[in-house]
Amino acid sequence: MPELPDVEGFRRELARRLPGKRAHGVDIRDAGVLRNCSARQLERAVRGHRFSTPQRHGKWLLLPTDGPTLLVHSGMTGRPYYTRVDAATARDDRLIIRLDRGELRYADQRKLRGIWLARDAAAVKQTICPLGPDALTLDRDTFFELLRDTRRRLKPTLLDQRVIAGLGNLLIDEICWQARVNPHRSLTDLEGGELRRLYTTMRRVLRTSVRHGRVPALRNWLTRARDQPQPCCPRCGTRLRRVTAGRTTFYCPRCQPAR
DNA sequence: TCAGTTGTTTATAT
DNA sequence: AATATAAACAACTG
Repeated sequence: MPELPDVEGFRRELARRLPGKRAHGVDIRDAGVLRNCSARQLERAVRGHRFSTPQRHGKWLLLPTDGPTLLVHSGMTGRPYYTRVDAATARDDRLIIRLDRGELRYADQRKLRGIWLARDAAAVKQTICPLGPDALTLDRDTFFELLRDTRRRLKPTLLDQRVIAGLGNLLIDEICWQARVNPHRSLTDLEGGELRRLYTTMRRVLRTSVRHGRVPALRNWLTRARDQPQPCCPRCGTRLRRVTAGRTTFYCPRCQPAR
């Protein structure tokens, strides 16, 4: 499920335990999660190095050491976590890095993305390169600048990590719904007020979601409604529209009219 | 058996 | 050139 709030939750959790820990060994249980190196290369590169504070950009999690940096992209099902050595392993635990105290693990059911090894800052940049500014620290002027001058539709643009990094399917549907803007609108047709509303709504939705470590299914949120058998708008009760083109989009035809 | 899944990339079409 | 669409990646659920 990971979007920005989930990844920020992973980062927060690891930040409590990982800094200062030294990697002693690597246990690759499924090399399919390694995207740019072999198991042997990872082991050789990482062993003996001490982790520092985890960073995040968009949906990327950066795990720097005093040597190389591990780059984690969770795809739809990945989850990096810290645990005690004696904790039971699950089938989807693909990688275990043994530390001088505890273990860093990466669990992933579907393995759509995975883990990259970056030997220096340049390699980090190269791997996560064409990424827009992080959604959490994006200021309003930049937001306007990024979304001006394009005829693209709102949702695919917000979904594009090269424009803004961190927003995913759930977040974007939630933001568009709370801001009462139809996700299929072309950006050229949006008025200044609508764009301002999208920005302030994005800030609010992100702040709340980051606090929860996920996009929460709160009582008055679209995210709760979309999981129900007969999804209705929490604001006006209208039956929600469900569009499947690529990712599934939910919106309220009454609160978010097409033009 | 088949459709569906919260991410991203690539190829193809308009 | 810019934009849109579909498929592919992998694995599991209902």
